[in-house]
Amino acid sequence: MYEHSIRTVTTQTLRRMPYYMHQLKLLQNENVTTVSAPKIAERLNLNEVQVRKDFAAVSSSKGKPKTGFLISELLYNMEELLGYHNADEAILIGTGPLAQAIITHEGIQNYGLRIIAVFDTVDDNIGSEINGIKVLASDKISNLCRRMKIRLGIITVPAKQAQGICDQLIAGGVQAIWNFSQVHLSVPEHILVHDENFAASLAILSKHLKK
Amino acid sequence: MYEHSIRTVTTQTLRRMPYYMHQLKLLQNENVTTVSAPKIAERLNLNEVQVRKDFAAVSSSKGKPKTGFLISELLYNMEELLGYHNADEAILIGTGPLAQAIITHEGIQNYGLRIIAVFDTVDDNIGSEINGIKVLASDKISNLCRRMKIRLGIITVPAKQAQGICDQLIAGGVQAIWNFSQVHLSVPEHILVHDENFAASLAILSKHLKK
DNA sequence: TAGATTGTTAATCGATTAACAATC
DNA sequence: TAGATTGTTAATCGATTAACAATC
Repeated sequence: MYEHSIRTVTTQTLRRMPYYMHQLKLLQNENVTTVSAPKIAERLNLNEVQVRKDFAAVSSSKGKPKTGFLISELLYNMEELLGYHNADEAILIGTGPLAQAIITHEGIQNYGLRIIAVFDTVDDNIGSEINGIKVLASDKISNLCRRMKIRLGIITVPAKQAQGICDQLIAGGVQAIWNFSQVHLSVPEHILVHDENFAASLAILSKHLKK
Repeated sequence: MYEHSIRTVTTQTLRRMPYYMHQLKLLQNENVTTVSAPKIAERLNLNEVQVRKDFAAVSSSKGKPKTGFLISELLYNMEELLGYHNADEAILIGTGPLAQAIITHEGIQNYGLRIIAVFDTVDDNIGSEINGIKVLASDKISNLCRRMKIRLGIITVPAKQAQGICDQLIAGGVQAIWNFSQVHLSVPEHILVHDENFAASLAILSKHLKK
């Protein structure tokens, strides 16, 4: 079993990956062992060529004409690709309801993420616990990131504080930021910011309703 | 002041809208009255032509060479476009931490959304209150949607229940679904599903970290 | 063999970016 | 006037989809 694929895994492919995994697991639970791209495409309302290309991009071995792909192998390859087998460590900033929701989210641990520290800017919250994790003062962010080699920061603070927190994360050597604040963050070239912007989502939804 | 623009507002344009609005408000707070596309582009790390086209798509009057656009007008046009002036009514299904975070989210009311009812599938939660809203049994969903002419449903229930809830929303005549469950929802052509998939987001982030 | 499915090359589509003339 | 900025047309880019030969 060697590398054969030169197809690149694009962001769009990555985005579809969890949906594939869910379908594969459902089939696995029915004791099915192989599956074809068209079958998965139909279940997910996707184009079959797209699914085939996605599978080709992640699978460690080729699919068999007439049979398809080995489910267990595909699943393993996807989990490996997404790092489910070796969790990323992250810190979370903010202690509001959204922070609570993220920490307690059933999925997140399974998705290869471990939140190892929580910070807040509000004095009153510092020292309290959230899901068993002690809340630290935000001025310790860059220090802890550096010391623990943290590479992912999750921002849930209000708009006004977001860029400041972001800067501290960058100073701490963080490589990627999951941004739940509703504002644009300015970062150096090589840093990835992934925005989770409810206002943007609502913009799309409410435009659809205006017809 | 009449319609002049034939430029269509794409999904991507809509997605950027809240970021523009935030910048415009910041400038307005500094008593600035006009702004150019390149200025906003620089602040948001976007291409200036893209911003200019976006502005042209939403603005009710043309920009002036050398001056740019009137901030107050642009803001009004954007708010109008996104329906901030006449709120959509929505129902929310689920009472977990994520549901709590959505209901209490500072922004959401301002973004032209009013959550008028909350449902849950878990018997123990029914009748309790969440943020002052009484939690109803999920078998009443389609009825209430129809009666109140609800057009947006927000799904925060676990994966297994998501499609069932979705079907009830559709049966109730809902036109759009904001899907926080981690699974694909099958819906008729004309219904819009907007996925908020944490697993997909993490897939993108953790891939970036693997380099 | 026939037919489902694969992998790949080419065509299409949509969005972004570049180029440039018009204008205040 | 000169220069910043607009609006628009054309070029580029990336992703999706169509077409089709290869294969089990």
